[in-house]
Amino acid sequence: MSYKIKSRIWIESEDNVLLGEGRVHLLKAINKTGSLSKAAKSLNISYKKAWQLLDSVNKSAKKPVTINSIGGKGGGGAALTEYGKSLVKAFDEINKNCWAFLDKELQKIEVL
Amino acid sequence: MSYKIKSRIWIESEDNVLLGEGRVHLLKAINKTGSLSKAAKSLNISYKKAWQLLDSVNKSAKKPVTINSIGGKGGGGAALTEYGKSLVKAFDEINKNCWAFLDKELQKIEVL
DNA sequence: AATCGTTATATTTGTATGGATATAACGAAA
DNA sequence: TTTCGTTATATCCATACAAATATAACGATT
Repeated sequence: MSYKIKSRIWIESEDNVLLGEGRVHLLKAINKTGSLSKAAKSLNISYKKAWQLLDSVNKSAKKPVTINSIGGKGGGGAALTEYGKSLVKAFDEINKNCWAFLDKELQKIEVL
Repeated sequence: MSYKIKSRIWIESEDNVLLGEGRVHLLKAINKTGSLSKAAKSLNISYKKAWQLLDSVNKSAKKPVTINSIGGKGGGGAALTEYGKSLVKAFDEINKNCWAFLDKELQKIEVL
């Protein structure tokens, strides 16, 4: 067991990235904090980067992933839609299954 | 208008990368050209980068992956060992299998 | 010994990605 | 109508990574 196999997976729609690990982390943080700026802080990334990620997610998704509101009580906020929640869940499942699959495949290297 | 799932996989040994897609491309080019400098040119990467990649491969592998010779006829060269060839083959297999696996898993997203 | 194209390595230069900063727009509530 | 914290957006800046450049070491062949 000396080698480790690692992976990054992501989902694209016509050259835009819909989901990747960073975007999924962000969506989870939005779900937890209720705002994009708080999510960015909790992940130690800049608001700009967080906004760009979220923007690309919503632009490439078939249905809205978050509902963002400006102004009003608390200044506004961001929340996952049901679709967004199910995307996150599906991505996590795929990722976990991929890790398990690759761990098995790694034997082909260990055996050499 | 459907989604595409993409991946990058790599193999590490205690924090050094043994193999990844770039390193495998390089090893294949070395096998084809017989030299590291020619391989770098054929891949449009700098010699420095190619050398660094190959160095890290040989440093983290259990057995030599290439034999590099300096001076002599033609100035020297680089060639894959049998172990190197089998590593490349195994990595390609794992990668191909991973793609097929992920294509199936993508259904979990498409269906949402 | 002179030549050659390579491996090996250090140093300088360029660039592109993200970070920091600033500011406008917004709307519910007091 | 003022306040508040947020979303949204532009501009500037720094730093890390890659590219370009330069050069030494090497050894079979001639």
